[in-house]
Amino acid sequence: MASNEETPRRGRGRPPGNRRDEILRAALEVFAESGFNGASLATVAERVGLTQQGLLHYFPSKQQLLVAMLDKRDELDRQPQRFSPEELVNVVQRNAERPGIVQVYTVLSAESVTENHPAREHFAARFADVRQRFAAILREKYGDHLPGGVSADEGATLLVAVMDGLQLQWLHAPDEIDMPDSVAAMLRLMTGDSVLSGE
Amino acid sequence: MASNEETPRRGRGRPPGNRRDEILRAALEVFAESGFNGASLATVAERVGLTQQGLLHYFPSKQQLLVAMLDKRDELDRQPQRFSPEELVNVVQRNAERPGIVQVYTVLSAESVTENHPAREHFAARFADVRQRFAAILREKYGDHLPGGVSADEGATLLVAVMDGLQLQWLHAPDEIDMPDSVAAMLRLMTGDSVLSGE
DNA sequence: GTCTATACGTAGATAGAC
DNA sequence: GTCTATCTACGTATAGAC
Repeated sequence: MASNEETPRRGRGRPPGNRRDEILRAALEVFAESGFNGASLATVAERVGLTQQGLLHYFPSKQQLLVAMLDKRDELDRQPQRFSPEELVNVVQRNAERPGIVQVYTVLSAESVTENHPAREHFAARFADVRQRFAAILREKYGDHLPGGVSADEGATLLVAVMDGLQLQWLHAPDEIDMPDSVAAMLRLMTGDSVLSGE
Repeated sequence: MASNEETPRRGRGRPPGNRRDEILRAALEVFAESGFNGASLATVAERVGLTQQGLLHYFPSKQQLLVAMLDKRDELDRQPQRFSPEELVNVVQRNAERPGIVQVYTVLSAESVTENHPAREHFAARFADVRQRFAAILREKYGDHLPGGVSADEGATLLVAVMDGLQLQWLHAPDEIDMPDSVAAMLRLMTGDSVLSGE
C-alpha cells in the first residue's frame, strides 16, 4: 500500500484522521445508545482509546461535544441539490441501513423537548427547516394544492411527521415496519402518483 | 360540601386520595419534564411533600415507579369502546390540551429505544397494539382496501406514525402545528371522506 | 496531547429510629 | 408512614504533571 507518504504519522503511530472526528463518531454511537442524559463521557472516551479527561482536551464539556456532533451531522446530511419526491424514498431506504443514525435523531429529537436540553433550539430549527424544504419540493412539482387534496405546507408537515413516526415504530419493531414502503405509500396518498415504487 | 363522611382522614390531616396516586401524578410530570434518565426521585418526592426515602416506601425503585406510572396511564387511556375515524380527531383535540401527557409519551417512547431501558417492552407492545386497533377501526368502516389506495394495515401504520410525528413537531413548535387539523387532513387523504372537519 | 489525581456534586438505595 | 443517616457509585469538570 502506498499510503505512507499520505500519512506522515507525525506525533506517534496515530493513524491521523483527526482525533476530533473519531471522537464525534464515537459520540454519535453512544448518544444513540443512551441518549444525552444517559450517556457518559467516559464511555465515549473509551471507544477511541482515551480517558475521559483526555477527551475533554478536545471538547471542553459534554454539551459542546453534543453540539459539535449535531453540527457535523448536519453538515454531512446537507443535501447538495434539491431532490424530487421519488428520490425521497431512496433517502429513506438508505436510512433503513443506518440504524445508528436513525436512532440518534429519534432519541435526541424527543429528549430535546425536555427542560433545559442543550439541543432544543437545534431541533426546533431543524424541524422548521425540513418542513420548508419539503413544502418547496412538493410545491415545485404539484403546485400549492396537491392532487391528494391537501396544501403543500400541510403535506410537508404530514410527510415529516410520517417519517419521524415510522422511524420510531421501526426502531421498536424493525421486522414489522418497512419504512421505504410506507413512505412510498404516503407519497402516493398525497400526490396520487403511482409511479412511486408501489403497485 | 358534604364530603366529610367520605374522607375519614384516618391517619392525620392528609387529604386521603391514595398517596400512591399523588406520587404517580407527580412522576408523570417529572418524567415528562426530564425523561426517565434525567429525572430524579427527589424531585418527584418533593412535589408531593415527601423526601426521596419516603417515596421509596411506596415504590421501592425508580424503575418500578416508572412501570407503575405507565400501567396507570394505560388503564386511564383504555378506550371503553371502539371509536370511529371521526372521533379520532376529538381524541387528538383533547391531547392538544394536555401537553404534559403528550410529552411523557413522546419523550419516553423515544428514550425507551435506548439500551436496557425499562420501558422498552412496554412501548413495543403498545405500538403493536395501537396499530392493530387502528387497522380494525379502518377495516370495519372501509374494508381491507381504503379509498385512498392503501391497505387498512398500511393505513394504520401511517396513522400512528403521523400522530406521533405531529406530537413531536408540536412540542417543538406549538404555534405552528395544529394537530387536530393535520390528523383530519391525514384521514381525508386515506379515506377520501371530506366529512372530517375539513373543507 | 494525554495522563493521574482529585474536587465536587448528585443519585439510587439500605438500615434503622420514631 | 415518614424521617435521618449513611453507603456506594458514578459523572462532570479542574489542575497540573509528563
